[in-house]
Amino acid sequence: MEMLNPPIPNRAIALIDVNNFYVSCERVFNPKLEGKPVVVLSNNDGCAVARSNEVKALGIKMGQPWFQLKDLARKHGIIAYSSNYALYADMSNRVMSILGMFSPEQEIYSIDECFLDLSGFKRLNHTDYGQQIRQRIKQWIGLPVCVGIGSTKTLAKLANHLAKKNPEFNGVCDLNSFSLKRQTDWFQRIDVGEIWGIGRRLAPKLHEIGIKTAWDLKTASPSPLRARFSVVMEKIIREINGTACIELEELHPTRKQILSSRSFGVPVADLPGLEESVSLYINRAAEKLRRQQSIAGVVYVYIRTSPFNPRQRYYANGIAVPLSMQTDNTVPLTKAALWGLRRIYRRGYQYQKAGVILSELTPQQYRQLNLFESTSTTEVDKKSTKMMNIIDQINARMGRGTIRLASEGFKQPWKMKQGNKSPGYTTKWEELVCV
DNA sequence: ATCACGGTTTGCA
DNA sequence: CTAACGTGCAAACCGTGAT
Repeated sequence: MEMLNPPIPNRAIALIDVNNFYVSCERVFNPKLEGKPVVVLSNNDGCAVARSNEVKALGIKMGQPWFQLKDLARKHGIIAYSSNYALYADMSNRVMSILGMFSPEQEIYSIDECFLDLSGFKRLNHTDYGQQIRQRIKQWIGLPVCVGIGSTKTLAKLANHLAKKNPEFNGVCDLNSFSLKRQTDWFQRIDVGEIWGIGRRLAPKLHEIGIKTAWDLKTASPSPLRARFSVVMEKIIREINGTACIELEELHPTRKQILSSRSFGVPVADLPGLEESVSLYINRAAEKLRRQQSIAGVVYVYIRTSPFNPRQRYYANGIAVPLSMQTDNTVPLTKAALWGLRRIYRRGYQYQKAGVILSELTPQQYRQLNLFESTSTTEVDKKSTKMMNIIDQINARMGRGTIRLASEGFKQPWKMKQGNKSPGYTTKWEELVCV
């Protein structure tokens, strides 16, 4: 039977992704790390979240706890960094603003990935264009990126995976330019778990029913799989067949809930310590809340001991504290969170983590008026929003925490571990050392 | 039975 | 020296009480 080539797709979506982002950022400022095995650890120096190729080759998995790797690390001279989010965020901003020059439509998907819509550039060779992107990011920022192109976001992701894993693509893979035969050959070699949205739980389940490769999923019929799994699965199948189900989101979608949580560097047993940390997390969450111009109606606060330590009693609890009036002001949000915290706190436990969630979020302009509220109260409220915005601006310019509530404490002994953090090369003068 | 709800679990990146 | 395991989001799920 004759193999027909697919119809020329009318869309071209590119997914640009920085290789081993955090590790690559460290290497920009410390070129001696080039060619050496390097990992960057998660908050609290907990798990490996970014690995150089040398580290991946040693079989170290994403998210593996660092303490389990100490021996291996010593043996192979692995260099481990604490995560330096100020540096990575700044590098990310630089990369994204350059990438934005390559298309009028950009979705910043994560700290190191973005989609560009190239559909308008019909007369351009997209593979060449991808190479230009790579070259410019390398030259202007010093970071290595790969480019994947396809007719949907899921295909662009898959193309990016191919570009990353197979040197013959030289960092750019455009699935739109593939013949059906070539695409089939590649898809049959890709494990179904590599597809965007198929994670470590779904992949084995699909394997069980005989769907092992990207090709198997592409040619599977959507409706029974939707029944067996979910509507998300059906969308994935349609997407890898070239039907767009996931649109490019240029505006950051406003969140329905905002969470801020952190593990402690050392266990915390006393209430004041927990109060300080909860206070800080509320501050972070409230900053995010105001950035997306929302107000919150419920503050959820939770604490827990370590779930990994079998030698001590486990305790975890949380409470939802409704606010009488929705707000974005740190002061009442903190009050509510601390009130909740005192309700769930039990003495005699070694707490390992605390967190807050802001929910019942609505846009600032739809602020719900209380039945018993006078207009003057809303004026007061508007002023408080204004004041919080000014505080945000000062903190943005002078550094986080320049103005904050005293309830956050000053010594913060529970602060997370960061044993080996690199300097804030691009954001903090005082951390730069001239040699 | 069915629905709305809230809290909990699952899953992904 | 020892002990040590991230975060943020949405969707699915599930039990409950009201209708």
